[in-house]
Amino acid sequence: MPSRTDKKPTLRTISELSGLAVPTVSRALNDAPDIGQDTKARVREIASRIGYVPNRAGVRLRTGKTNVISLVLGTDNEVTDHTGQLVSSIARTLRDTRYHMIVTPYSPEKDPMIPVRYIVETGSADALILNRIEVADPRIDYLMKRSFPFVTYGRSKWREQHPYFDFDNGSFGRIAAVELARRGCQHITLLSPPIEQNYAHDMTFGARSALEELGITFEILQGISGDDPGEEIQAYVAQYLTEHTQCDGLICPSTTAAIAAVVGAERVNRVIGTDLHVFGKEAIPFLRHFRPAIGAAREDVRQAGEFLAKAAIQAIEQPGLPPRQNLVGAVLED
Amino acid sequence: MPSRTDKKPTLRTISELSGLAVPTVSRALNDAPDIGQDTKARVREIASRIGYVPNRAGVRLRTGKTNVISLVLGTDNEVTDHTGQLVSSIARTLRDTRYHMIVTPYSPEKDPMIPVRYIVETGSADALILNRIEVADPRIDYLMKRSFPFVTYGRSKWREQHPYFDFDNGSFGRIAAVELARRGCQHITLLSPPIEQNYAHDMTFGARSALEELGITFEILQGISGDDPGEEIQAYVAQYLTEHTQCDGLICPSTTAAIAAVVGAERVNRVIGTDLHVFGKEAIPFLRHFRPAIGAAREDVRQAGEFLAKAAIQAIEQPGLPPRQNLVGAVLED
DNA sequence: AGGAGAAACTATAACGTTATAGATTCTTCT
DNA sequence: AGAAGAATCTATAACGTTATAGTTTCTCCT
Repeated sequence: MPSRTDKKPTLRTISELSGLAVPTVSRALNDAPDIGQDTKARVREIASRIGYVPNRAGVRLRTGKTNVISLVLGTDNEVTDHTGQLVSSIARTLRDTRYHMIVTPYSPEKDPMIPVRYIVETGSADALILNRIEVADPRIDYLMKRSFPFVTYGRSKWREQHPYFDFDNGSFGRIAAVELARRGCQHITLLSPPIEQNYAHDMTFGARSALEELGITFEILQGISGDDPGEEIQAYVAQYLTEHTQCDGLICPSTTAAIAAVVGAERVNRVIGTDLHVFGKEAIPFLRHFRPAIGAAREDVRQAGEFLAKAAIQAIEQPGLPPRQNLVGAVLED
Repeated sequence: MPSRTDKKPTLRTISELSGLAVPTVSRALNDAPDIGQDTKARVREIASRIGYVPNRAGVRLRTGKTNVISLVLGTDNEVTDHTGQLVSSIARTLRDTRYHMIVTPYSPEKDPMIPVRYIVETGSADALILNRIEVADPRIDYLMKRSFPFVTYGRSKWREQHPYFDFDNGSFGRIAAVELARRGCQHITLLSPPIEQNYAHDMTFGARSALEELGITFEILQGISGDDPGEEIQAYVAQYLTEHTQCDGLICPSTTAAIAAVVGAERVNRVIGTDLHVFGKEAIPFLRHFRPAIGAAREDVRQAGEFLAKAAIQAIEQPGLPPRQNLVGAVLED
């Protein structure tokens, strides 16, 4: 329990306790060059003794620094598999920093610019973490033009110029294709991520080029994406497989999509691992429990969250440095 | 683009534009009784025309109100199934309010009081949303004693006195027991949630009392809980089933636990739906895709998030009202 | 006419922090 | 000895908001 007054200690408390002026205390705690070493030590001792913590509102009002990093989250139909892991790994990485994480939601079918503009214009965060990146994502363009710090989970066409973390969906596509080919598939189909999003192209390119080399037929499902509701994917895949009996391999961009696809395939009596081979992506090792024959590569979302948080801090505190980037290759499970 | 100065508009901007004093503008926007109707209208018109948004730091510094609600999230080994849904539904509910959501993580194996004390002592939120509630949760005791607004996802022994949302795990236990009995089980075992948490007792009680009525053997797995890592559950269940060949029904408190249990059971050659019946809980309808024979009840996490957010706001803005509470019964799927 | 009281505004100060300019003391150099 | 300069501190003001205590103007009553 605090000794002095029962109020929260402020710079003023330390000022009275030490006999120094308030600005001196402030500068001492911020390690300013014009404060004596012994003074700094004394002030710091008092501060930690009485449990002084800077008032965020005071700092924010005076400096404009919010000490907040905002995770901008699309929340339409179903939240993607890994949202929970992403949120918690970012929050955990920020725990021992001065930064708080706020979650700013938006409906992607409305205007994705709204939350971004809101945060920039009201100055309610020091940096943004963006998800579901499009090739020419207008949010990135907007933020770069204003040099507002941000990091993306996924790359854009301006990938050289901004910090990002990305899972290498090109290598995922390649690995999936090669693995399905190894299992004897001759007609491989891709359930693509939403084509607006950048990683759809990486994945498509990876799979296509690998299969061209191998001389295997490659097709992409039209009018459906891995982010669509499970029921729609089930119905679509069931229909597709009855019309395309030669299709013997299916690449899926997420766990939920792979499950839905398998359910659809089994509805039209395809046997996974025999009639039809399926390859998916997952954040936790699960698909082979679901159906042992499913192949999969792992995307480490916790690593992503940790990197994104650190990159955001760097973007805020060292805007001069080259953007921090990380592209993690896909690895076949087992 | 703003017309006046390129700076962000403040009360001062409106003051200059209208010729009124800054406090008058403030009071007009806050609908104070001593401001004329026409003045209020004029001020509001100017405010919306120039896109005035109150500066959060200014309000927070002056009033102490943060306009922040903090979700306190345990982030140990694996994040539970529904974290993503919970986060996004809370954030979405808060989107059209003045409140921001910040995520405060902690390691449950360390001291769960740390984040709570931090937020209360530094005043960095107006209300808390707590998860993983214990029967005599010290966080609840602490917050009630200080009359700091909060809501819990789960009940405590002080359930009468604080707002909560809870899935009725008693009815879940009962429904699971009855359903497994209907399928012919004679020896039913429960993989319990962590016994520290309140809902473990509800679930246990529900299952136990239903099975006593039916005269069916009931047992609880010792030394393991549904929150333990999947591999441990797998190993434990496999071992248990070899030692307890008579066990023919298994109740699991979550999706991941049910999956792990099934994997463990199949490892020792139990056939789900024949040798062993399994009942689980899930946030999205999935388990019966995994193994069609699994029975399940649904827990609607989006509903929880929405309620928790609204209850938090009420706890802040109308502390006099009786605590907002919601207990949602379990419903058998299909 | 004088005063009470209501209505509608303004002046001042304060929340906690830090940037800026200025003050004081002490060295050091010529 | 006197000046220049370094080292270390203080005074003031400002960020945007709102609570509190005025002030002014007008109406109404006797």
